[in-house]
Order: sequence, then C-alpha cells, then structure tokens
Amino acid sequence: MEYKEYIEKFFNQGHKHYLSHISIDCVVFGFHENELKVLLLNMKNLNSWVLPGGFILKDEEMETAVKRILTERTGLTDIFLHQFQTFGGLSRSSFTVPELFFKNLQIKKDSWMFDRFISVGYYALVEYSKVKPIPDILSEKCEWFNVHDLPELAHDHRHIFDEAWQSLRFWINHYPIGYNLLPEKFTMPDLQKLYETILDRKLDRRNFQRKMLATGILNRLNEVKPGVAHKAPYLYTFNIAAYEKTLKTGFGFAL
Amino acid sequence: MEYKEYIEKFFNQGHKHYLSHISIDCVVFGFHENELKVLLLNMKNLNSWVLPGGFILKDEEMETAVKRILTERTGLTDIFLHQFQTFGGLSRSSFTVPELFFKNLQIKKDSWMFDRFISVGYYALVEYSKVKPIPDILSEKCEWFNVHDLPELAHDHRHIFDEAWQSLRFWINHYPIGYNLLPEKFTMPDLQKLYETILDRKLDRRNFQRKMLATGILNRLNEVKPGVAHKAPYLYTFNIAAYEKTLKTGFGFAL
DNA sequence: AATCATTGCGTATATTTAACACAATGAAAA
DNA sequence: TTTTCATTGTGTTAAATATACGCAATGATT
Repeated sequence: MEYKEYIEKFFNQGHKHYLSHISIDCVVFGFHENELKVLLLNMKNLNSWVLPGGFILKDEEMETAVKRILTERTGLTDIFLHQFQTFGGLSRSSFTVPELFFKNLQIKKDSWMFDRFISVGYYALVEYSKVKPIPDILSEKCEWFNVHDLPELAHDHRHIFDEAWQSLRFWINHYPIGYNLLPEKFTMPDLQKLYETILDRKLDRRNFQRKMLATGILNRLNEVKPGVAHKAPYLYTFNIAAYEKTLKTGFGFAL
Repeated sequence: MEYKEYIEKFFNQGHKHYLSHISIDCVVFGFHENELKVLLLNMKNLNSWVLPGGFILKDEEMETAVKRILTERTGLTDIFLHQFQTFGGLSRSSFTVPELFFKNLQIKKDSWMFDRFISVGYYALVEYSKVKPIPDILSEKCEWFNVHDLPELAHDHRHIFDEAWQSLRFWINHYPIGYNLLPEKFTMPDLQKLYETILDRKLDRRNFQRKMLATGILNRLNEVKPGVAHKAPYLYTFNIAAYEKTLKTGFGFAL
C-alpha cells in the first residue's frame, strides 16, 4: 500500500525535509467565459475546500517552492506570481481532516503537520485553458470556482482569498495584466472584461481602449475576431518588451 | 554568570519556545532634524550592522511578536506597523557572529539559531524623540542612522531596508502619514519635509499645503511656531478621527 | 523704519479624467 | 438585395485634477 506509506512518511518524517512552521498558500486566478475563477482543493470526506498550498524544502528558495507547488497543481511552468501577505494568526494549523482520515494510519501525535504554521500568501495568474487541475496527495478534487460563488473554505482561507483579490485589484491599477491570463490573441473587449471582472465594476469602453493603447503594451494585428454577428474587433497580442518594462516601472494612471 | 546562561539557554533551548525557521526583521523609521533615520544594532566585535529583529513565541500572534520586539528596542508601545514583504532566500540565517563570540559558551552545533530562516519584514514609524534605543542581548549598540548614510549591513538586510523604504514611499502616496512620526504639534513645513524626505524629492510648498488641508486630516491650531526669524507658521495637530478613517479608505491623490 | 526669509492664499495654465456622439462594420433578418 | 442592429473605432467636450507661479502678510533682525 504505497499511499499509506507515503502519508505516514510525510507526517512522521516530513520535518526532516521541509521547513517546519512555514507553509505556502496560493490563490490561483484564472479567467474563463468572462468570469474570474479560483482553483480550490477539497479533502476526501470533508466538505470544506482549501487553497492549494505546500511547504518549503530545506534547500529550496521560497519562490522555487511556490512554483513547484503550482506546477504540481496545474501542470504549468512559468507562472506569474505575486507575494501579497504573510499570515501569522495564532490558531493556524496547516490543515484539518476528519478523524477517520487517520484510521489505519500510524501517525505520531506530535507530527510537525499538527504544529502551528505561519503561511506566506502568493497569488498566481494563469491561462485557464492551459491548466490541468491535479489534486494533491491529501485531497480528492481540484476544481475551478467563480470568485462570486465560492464554497466554504477551511481555516482562514477565505480571509487569505479576500486579501489576495484585494491585492490583485490594487496591482492592476499600477501594473499591466493579461499576459499569463488571456490567450495569446485577444480582443479589446476581452481585455476590458478581464479588468472589469477583477475590479468588479464597469469601465467605459472608449476610455478604456484609449488608455490601453496609450500604454504601448499592445500590438494590434491585421486580423479581426472571426464569427461575430456585428463589427468584428481587432485581435491584439502583448508587446512583450514593453509589457515587461511596464511591469517594472508601472504606468501612471488608474482605471 | 547570568549572561552566559541566558545565551546558552537561548541557543540550546530556544526552539522549545519560539517557532523555528521564522524570524521577524523590522525597519524602524524615525524623523529628526529633517532627516529620515533608521534604527540599527551592531554585534559586539563585529563591524556590520543589522536590523532589529526577533522570533515568534509559539503561543503568540505574529503581530504581537513584532510589537514585543519593538517595545524591547525602543521603549515605545502603540507603534505604527506595516508588514511589507517576506524574505525566503536560501542562504538566510538569522545572524552571524565572529567565532570568538562562542568562546567560553557551550552551544550545540545544531542549535536552531544556525538553521535557515524565512523572515517576515515589517516597517515601523516612530516618533524619534520618544525612542530610547536599547540594544538586544546579542548586540552592543542600538543607534539611529540617516537613510542616506547607512553602514554596511549584514546578510540581506540592505535589501530588506531598500524594500521597506520603497514600500513606505508607495504607501504615503495613498494613505496619511505623520502621526507616530511627528511630534503632537507640528507645522506645515515640518510635514512637507517629512514627505520630501521619504519620497526623496522636492514638492511645491503651496500645492502641498492645499492638498493636505483638503484631506481634512489636519487641525490648525490658534498658535504659531515660536522663535522663528520670519513669518511664523501655524501649528497643527492631526484630526485623529479623520486620520483613522483615511487610513482605511486611502485618499485619492498622489503627491 | 527698512530688510528679508518665509508663510498663506490666490490664479493661470496644462494635463488628465469622465461622459457622450457618431459613423463604420458585417452578420442576420427582411 | 436591402434593411436592421448590436457592436466597434475614433473623436469631442466638459469637468476635475495637477502644476507652476505671483504676491501680500508676517515678524524677528538689521
């Protein structure tokens, strides 16, 4: 029974490989059908969900750990990451499970996994269609949820999510977004809907277009979106050089 | 020899009371004689300096730990705190000391203090004149330094300081500042110099005054600054209610 | 009484934001 | 074929905000 062995080793020996008392929690945002989505996991036999997370190997950079964790959950490499806050509440434990989870498992009462954890929060922006959600060893499902219709989250994960979203809202007023979140080619309405969804408010179509074009981060292609029953919008790609540059300097306006 | 015992216990037993692998580093800003200052410590017999820091007790909220640490270093309670980033580099150890530090000390080679640390960075804003800098048990001096003339800092503390200052610069464009940093009564030029020092650039005197007054966070007193050889500026206090409110909502302009 | 650095308030101009008008497009309907 | 219609691309205008100065008032110092 390989699973049993793995779990027992993780609980009983994990502190030898991972930094104890420190966990990573990730809020993975995707955009699909004009909705902002978040990736959640749920435990076997437990009806509350949790954010994808994990631990830092003793010889691993923290950010490398986050990328490793997210690659395991999504299949993607090269994910946009942003550390937004670290959570140090007193009653934080890395997870909860129903008692029956431990049935047939030989796990020490003083396992590092039952200790208090300080958790470093990252949010990630990914291209929805490229993600293959993969549950981790402790969970059963890994699914997307609309940010407006989240299930009950365990621990303080609802709070972590709220802080992540707020941080993201703040971020997009100062830095470009969309690369990593939209397909390679997209239209101006697509981009606008992304902004509207994250900011959770309507924007003026015409002013939005003018501002975005003024930033210089967009390339307008000599193509329009096919198969629309009205005037077809141009397709755009991001001007990567300008995009990367603006990621560092920020742009001066707010939407 | 009480000191010897204390140090040995801290190194050899500390992991029983503190969360291992996690440290706190604080960038304490003060303002004095129109200069932005930072509080630094230095080790006995070591000529590089470090930021004030410490560890989290197992039954203590993280933010409580930060306040405890800062109260120990400054004598102040009720300090403005802002968590700005968490540092997870691979080669982070909580401290370095010269070999001779361990002379006559019985310290285990595998002490928790030699492990790798993830450090949560906070900056603090304090009223310079009220601070009584107090070295910690491992250090000899605790002194203020002009941010433009810092000594060599150990580990990645220079990087941590840079990030803190940048975060503070960003912050003051959106939220009020000055309370906790200026004396109770201050003049408009005082406040402006504070902003100029943090932002590291000149601001127009007249526009600054107009904007600050428009925020409503200032009370103009029926007093002027005494003992000046020219037109005496009004004294102000902060309107605490409005200040607190704006701390939550932010104000809409940038300087 | 004159000097002078500095303050408080005002104004003129440029820049940015917000709100809206209108022709162009092209598939779908008539 | 022609008309309809939702939607796009661009332009225009008014309001709000930011920036750059002008100038009289102040009050210790000369």
